[in-house]
Amino acid sequence: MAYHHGNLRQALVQAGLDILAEEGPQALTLRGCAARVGVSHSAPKNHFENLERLTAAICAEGHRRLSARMREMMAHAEPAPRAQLVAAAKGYVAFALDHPNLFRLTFAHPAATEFDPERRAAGEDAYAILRTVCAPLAARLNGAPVPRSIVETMVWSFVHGYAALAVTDRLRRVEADIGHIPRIEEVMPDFEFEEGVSGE
Amino acid sequence: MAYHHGNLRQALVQAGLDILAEEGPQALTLRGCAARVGVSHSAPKNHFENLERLTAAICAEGHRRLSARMREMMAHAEPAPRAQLVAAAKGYVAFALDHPNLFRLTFAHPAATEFDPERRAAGEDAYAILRTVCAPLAARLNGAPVPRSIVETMVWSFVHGYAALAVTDRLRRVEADIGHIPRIEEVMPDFEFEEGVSGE
DNA sequence: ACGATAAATTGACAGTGACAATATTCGGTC
DNA sequence: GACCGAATATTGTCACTGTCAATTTATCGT
Repeated sequence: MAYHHGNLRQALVQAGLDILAEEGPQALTLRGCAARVGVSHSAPKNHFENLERLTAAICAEGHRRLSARMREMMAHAEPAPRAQLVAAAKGYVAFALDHPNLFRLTFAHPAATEFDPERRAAGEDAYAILRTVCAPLAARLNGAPVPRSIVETMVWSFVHGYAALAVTDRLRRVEADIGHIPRIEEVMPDFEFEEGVSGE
Repeated sequence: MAYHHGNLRQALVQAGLDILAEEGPQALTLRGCAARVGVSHSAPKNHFENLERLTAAICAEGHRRLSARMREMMAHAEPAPRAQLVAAAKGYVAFALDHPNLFRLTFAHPAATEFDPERRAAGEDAYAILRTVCAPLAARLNGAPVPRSIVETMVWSFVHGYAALAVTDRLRRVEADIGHIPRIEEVMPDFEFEEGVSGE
């Protein structure tokens, strides 16, 4: 292996993702990532100012993978508006359950978009998906017309809340009651689509 | 001050709450709590096996204060079912926004009820509030009858999701769009009450 | 070939969690 | 009131971590 790693930056991010998945967030350390890649404890310094920056890069990668998962689910679903909305929600939740530590880390801290263009871009991309699947929804709430962003917030709140509760093991009570952890479709309200066709 | 503190355990929890609020989660250390109380760096050992246990106690206290805030809001609201549901939701969100670090910490990690009776009790108590305010809701979803716990999950997901997004600064896009961060009542779906009276 | 620069290493230091050994205080018993 | 065990707090130590400074090695343009 060369003295110059070649792409140490990306390797460190991947090491961080692996450590996060295998050993948990408390094991996510600069030295641990460096050791896993096989470089000295101070090598990361050239690519990440500090641990917070490396963490931010890992969060950005997490966000990108979340978007990818949502798009993947949508691609395999029917094109009807309701099916696309449900598919996006299922992708969101599937990502969270498949990568619980990464999901929690990604949403643990404020987005901090200002000084982190990478994370900002990842967030914007994910929100674009939300906007797309919410577009066919009626821009109404409780009968009154509202801006689209209000409807988007309603949907995101619900989906994110479900994922956050599921991934922190807080749906056990329901599981005890009905025999299984409810899928998101089972608890999703009947969001109102335009033209009343509900995408069917 | 006596050699024996008297109630070091509670004092350490309070110190942790203060540090969390003033300096953030990264400053929440065993030694930091001990120093703030004015005892040696190893004194906490007699009351908390390790940092994780102290953190758990702080989370339990956070959960209790969350419940208290919800009850307080409900007490100042009208007794109609819808008003009570909205009041509970507003209490949940108000707590999150008033104590962002504590709220994030409380819901950051799995509930871990089994080996922590204190946290378990706090969680049960908070869920009892949710159950109470959800009781007047119709046990139906999209027309079909469902168990109460499904309805409770739907409501909790929404409220928790809104709070989690708001507290991690993720509602800025909506703010840019409509001029202010939407209150939870503005984005809350019209949950269906029994008898169609909507509590009015 | 060579020098500037980027990339990685070594060494050091303070802060932290955890543990062991020790000291101090408290509560009950004679 | 003296005494002893248990509870509580202290001191000292160790490995690990983030961060910084100084140094070494490799790369690239000229």
